[in-house]
Amino acid sequence: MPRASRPSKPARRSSCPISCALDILGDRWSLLIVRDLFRGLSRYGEFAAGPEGIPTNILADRLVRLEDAGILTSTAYQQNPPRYAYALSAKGRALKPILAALAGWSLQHVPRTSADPALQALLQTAGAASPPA
Amino acid sequence: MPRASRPSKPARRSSCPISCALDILGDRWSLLIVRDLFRGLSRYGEFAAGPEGIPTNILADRLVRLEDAGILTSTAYQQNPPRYAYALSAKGRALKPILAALAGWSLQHVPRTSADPALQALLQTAGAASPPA
DNA sequence: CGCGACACTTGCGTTTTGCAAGTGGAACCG
DNA sequence: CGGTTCCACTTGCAAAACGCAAGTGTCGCG
Repeated sequence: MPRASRPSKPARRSSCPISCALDILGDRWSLLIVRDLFRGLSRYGEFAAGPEGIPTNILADRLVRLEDAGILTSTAYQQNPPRYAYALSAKGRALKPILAALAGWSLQHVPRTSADPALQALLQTAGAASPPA
Repeated sequence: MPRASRPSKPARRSSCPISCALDILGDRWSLLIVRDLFRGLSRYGEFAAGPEGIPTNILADRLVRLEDAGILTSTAYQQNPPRYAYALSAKGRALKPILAALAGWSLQHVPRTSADPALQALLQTAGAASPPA
């Protein structure tokens, strides 16, 4: 059974919006997948080939979790064997200010960080929260 | 030896600013401590008493890590036994837009989240990112 | 001296991570 | 038509991180 969604809910720690956001996104990989989706990547192999080298079992797990959270959607681009392309939902596109804030902070305060042209272009358009669909 | 700093560096995954930010902040607790510091809390017991219930060993570990990362500073407010008050550095205060973006996203997209008055006041003074009109 | 508060530290079982290797089906090659 | 490659995962397993609970040391108070 591919694309398996879990029925269980991990239960939130509090109703604080920051805590709830971290319950969903608070790990070292989830937002990197979101970043790659913003850059136009859409397939498993593309995420796995990124410079950070995400382990493939973690990648598969995070794709399921992010889909469960409504942040991305998967659509089959071929039937046999089933293969999926991933894309951000509106909820996922709304994460752009978070990525922009993280990137801005690192560029200012963490030595030896640099945004490649594709990321710079993404951050340029971060101010507006409602891009044309 | 209290306030022990570690000499070892975990090594960053890439030079991407988002990846580097997550190397430092990419877990479920670090930014909650930063949030509490923004709210004016400064002592170990105050952090431990928060609604999320951070385990005390994790709290102690994160305080050391955040200090190592230059995000917070600890100053002794009594000598024997040594007791420390924690405060954000400039680097830590620069994290406010990240907290604001996380909170804004949750309030809009995660059901049953609510910012208490203290957090609302904090988000009011955020650089300029989230209020969606 | 006993007691509680504060700020941690330690033990230990559970969960998550991450490396590596394996699996299954289509496609290409000869 | 067998063999190899590619793609997208899945599985095994050891190491690390997590989280609960209990313990430690110091001080202040009665």
